[in-house]
Amino acid sequence: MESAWVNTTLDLNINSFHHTSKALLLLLFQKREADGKMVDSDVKVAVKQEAGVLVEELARVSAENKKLTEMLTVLCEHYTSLQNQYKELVSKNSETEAAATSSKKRKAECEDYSAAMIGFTANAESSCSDENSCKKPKECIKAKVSRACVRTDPSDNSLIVRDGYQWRKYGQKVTRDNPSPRAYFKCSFAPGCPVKKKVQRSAEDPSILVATYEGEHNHTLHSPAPAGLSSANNPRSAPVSSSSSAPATVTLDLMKPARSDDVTKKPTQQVDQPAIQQVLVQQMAASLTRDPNFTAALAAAISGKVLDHKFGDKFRS
DNA sequence: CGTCTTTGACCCGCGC
DNA sequence: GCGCGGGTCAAAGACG
Repeated sequence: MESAWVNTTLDLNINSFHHTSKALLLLLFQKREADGKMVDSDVKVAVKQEAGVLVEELARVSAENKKLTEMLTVLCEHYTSLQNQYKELVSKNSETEAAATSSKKRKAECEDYSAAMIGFTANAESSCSDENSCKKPKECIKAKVSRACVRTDPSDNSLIVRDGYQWRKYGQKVTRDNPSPRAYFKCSFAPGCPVKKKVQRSAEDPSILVATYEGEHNHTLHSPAPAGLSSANNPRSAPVSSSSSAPATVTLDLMKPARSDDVTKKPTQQVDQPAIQQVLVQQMAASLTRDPNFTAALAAAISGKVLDHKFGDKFRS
């Protein structure tokens, strides 16, 4: 998640549209006047008044757009500031957890974890060049490790963390240091995907599920986004910093009511999707305002409505 | 009937 | 060498 935040200003180019439509309306008046048909001075004045109202409306909308743009700018600044704070917290967490894990019993686990901590790439060359020190090839592969803390309903016993991928549960074990069982999952989204996930309730806070991801997905996430992360038994779940080389810990609050298009629970992707949407909106707006056919059609619709309204009034009277 | 989950058995590394 | 504990396997059952 880079700080290269896309420009979120929604410049709908209303000012240029404003001038274009005004010019088109004047052209229309001139044309009708030149035709000398159905245009008398009263109609002309009335149409010009209506045009003035429209111009005022456009000015108002333009001002509103300016305000919204300013609000978005402020929001982006806040976002950048929060992002920096988050990065600092993550780096601090990595340091403290590295210190904590140094006292763990399992040496292999410790090595694996610390290797991931300092950002080793998961390959045999970098972490195990000596064949004698590695009895099994698969132990030489230091998988990238990341962790995610997910807040769920404590009464919900399912150890399911939905993150967009499809997982197959292959084991469950009660560990010594935690009364709640630990569930083991493999990624079943792609046949050869090596990613594994362990999910266990936090011993301190049973409402928090701690998901530990190992390895990197060898496929893209092309599943539909989880419809509601807090709802029931959907095995799909979102990638939670799985691409990170450091075991960044992320807390997701699944207790909040899920929105129908809820993709915001994905800490690594939640900011990307609105960004993409905003880029799309920008592109669509730009392409529309650049399109002469669109502006002509809009001007015709506006002028048509104005003329219909005035002529209609005149014909009725 | 195919897929997924459950769960007991088994394997392996580590500490004593 | 033995026991312990974490991780994995695979048969059986559940489910759609």
